[in-house]
Amino acid sequence: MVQIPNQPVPPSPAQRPVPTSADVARLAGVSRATVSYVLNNTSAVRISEPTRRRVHEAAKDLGYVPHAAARSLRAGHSRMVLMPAPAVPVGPLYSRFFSELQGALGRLDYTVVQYGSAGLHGDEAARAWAELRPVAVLVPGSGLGPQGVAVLKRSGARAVVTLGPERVEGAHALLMDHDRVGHSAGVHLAARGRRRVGVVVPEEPGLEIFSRPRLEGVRRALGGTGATTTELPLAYEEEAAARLAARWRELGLDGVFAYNDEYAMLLMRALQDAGIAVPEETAVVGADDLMLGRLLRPRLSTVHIELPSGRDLAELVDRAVREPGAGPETHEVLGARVVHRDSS
Amino acid sequence: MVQIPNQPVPPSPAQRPVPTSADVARLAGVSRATVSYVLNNTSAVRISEPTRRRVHEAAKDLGYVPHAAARSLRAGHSRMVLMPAPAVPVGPLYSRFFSELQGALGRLDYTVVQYGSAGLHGDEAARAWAELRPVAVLVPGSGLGPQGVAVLKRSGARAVVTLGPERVEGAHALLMDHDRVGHSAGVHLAARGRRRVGVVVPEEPGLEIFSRPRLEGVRRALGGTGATTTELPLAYEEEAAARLAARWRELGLDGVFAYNDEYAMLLMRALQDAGIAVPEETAVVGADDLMLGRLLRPRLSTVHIELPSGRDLAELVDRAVREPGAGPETHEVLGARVVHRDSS
DNA sequence: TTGAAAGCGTTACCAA
DNA sequence: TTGGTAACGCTTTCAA
Repeated sequence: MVQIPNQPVPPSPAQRPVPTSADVARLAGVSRATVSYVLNNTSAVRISEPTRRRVHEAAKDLGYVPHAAARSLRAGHSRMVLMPAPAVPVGPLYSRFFSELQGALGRLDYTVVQYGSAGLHGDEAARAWAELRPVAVLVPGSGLGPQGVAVLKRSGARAVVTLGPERVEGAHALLMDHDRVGHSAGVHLAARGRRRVGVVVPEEPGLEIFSRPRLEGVRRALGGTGATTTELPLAYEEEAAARLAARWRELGLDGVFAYNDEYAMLLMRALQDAGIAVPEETAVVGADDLMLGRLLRPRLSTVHIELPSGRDLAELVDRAVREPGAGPETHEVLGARVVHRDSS
Repeated sequence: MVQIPNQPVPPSPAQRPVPTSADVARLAGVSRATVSYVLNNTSAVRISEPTRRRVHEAAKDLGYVPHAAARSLRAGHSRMVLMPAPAVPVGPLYSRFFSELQGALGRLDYTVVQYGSAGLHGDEAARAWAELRPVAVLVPGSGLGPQGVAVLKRSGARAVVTLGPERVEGAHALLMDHDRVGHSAGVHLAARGRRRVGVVVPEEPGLEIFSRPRLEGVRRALGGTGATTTELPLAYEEEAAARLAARWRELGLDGVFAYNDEYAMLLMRALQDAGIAVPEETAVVGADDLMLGRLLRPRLSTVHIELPSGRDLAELVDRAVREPGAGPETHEVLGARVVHRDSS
């Protein structure tokens, strides 16, 4: 970092203590209760207009901001919905889903907070989340066990929702079974007459949650057909792809499900550079239906993935919070369908 | 969403109240103070081993989890570092930077929280953040004014750091001037002999913070050279790119800075489909140095962007928190250099 | 080694 | 219409 000469230190704000509602009350010449009434527009109590004005003015003068912790301590509950911040960079698909969710929850007057649980794992992380006493917890991926769910519920969470491959006892589940993604691709490749199918499995850590089920899905699709499935570990690097392409003929594959569109692009480029014709010699199928697939030549066939709408999930959360008695819901939310273009 | 039949409602957990340290004390047959000592490993006080065991056991039996709000209320401070959650989907570059930052802050024992300020703007958002009494606030982009900084500081934030195009009075600044990105591209294109340069400006909302300075950077680079700069609004859609490519010859451009690698890919594909030779007829330069640029043919020239290391920023935050008296630091942190490949 | 009590900032109940 | 007071869960000082 390049240091730029600093401004002169401004006349120190005297490290003056943070103003509280008591300070506002004192300045306005009223009680703390009155301050609370005025600032929260409590309808059960009528406060005279001059008093209101004095309170508001005092609050503004002092730069008073209420203390959320104190408030929720007193109230006994908060409207915080907590999600762990994703550790691995996450694609545009998930980003969009998440910001939709965040908007929808915001409209329902919840506050969404992503908690950076760097290094914490599983039920250990659950404890850290529980300390914040969120009203609901949304957990993508696997890693949260029934223990963790229990901890969260016992500490007041009225809804725990997992977004992942399997149900967890006690939690609502949005099942996102990536097996389906691989399965669609497998069915498609088989229908296109491919008999020896490779499946790219990224070597980057953190992607196993997706890549394993996708691989299994292909296997399942090809199970009865007599076609073979070959696992292809691949790092997201040009050289790795080139090495894989170099031994392609020896592998004898006539089709490949490349995990997603980005790996597909990487592999397809390497194959073409190695003189393998796509789709004639080898069909390539990606997943995620990103824009880039449409820009490749040949245009990339891909598995379009349908995530649940953020609004639906927000409503599930809201429902669960209002009626914590109801049993946990389970929804299958991952839609997968092949978009057939020119690479297969 | 497809509803799956729910399990039978489990014997309701009786909506039993959340266990407090008082409950633990009662069960262990000690006072609340002792519980606190044991669970926090307070070194100033020696507690007998049998007592410790009883307390730990009671805590585990009850599933006791301390209440973060109560704790920080009592302590008068927290170790929460707050960032607004990005509203627009953010690329892999920023994702990596952020998760590095999060890890580094975690190692310094801070808790990183991304706050979903859906809909809130500027100083209004600052108030919402201030309610959480974070010890530090990191704000990417513009939008936070001196007012907002003041609100945050008065409510106890010991460090406010902006990551954006300009300094804000009272806050530490990590200046990320995207003008530099455009400038590098402009200098490069001029050096390659291009005289009529187009600059793609995405139509997607939320990207102006980056696209405007990048455009200005190109203008600045080309200012003295007699070369022209043409603004090219472009939506991230194939049709929009095709329309732009269709009138390319009429625009008479011999070079284009395409905002970033993804827009560059979009535009380059459209140009090639329209029979415009890249780089012979028109040079194309992207930005971000993503993998995909290396996979295109011709390989995409791009502006490699260097973000500060998450560790450096974490240390800045830590320093600022420990010594809030020191004046705000300003650092230029955005490095930009052209990676020349085959498209220019 | 342990316990009693005060206090952090809020809000809600009950009196005045 | 307003104010006093208690309570939320926790930590820490002081006393025993």
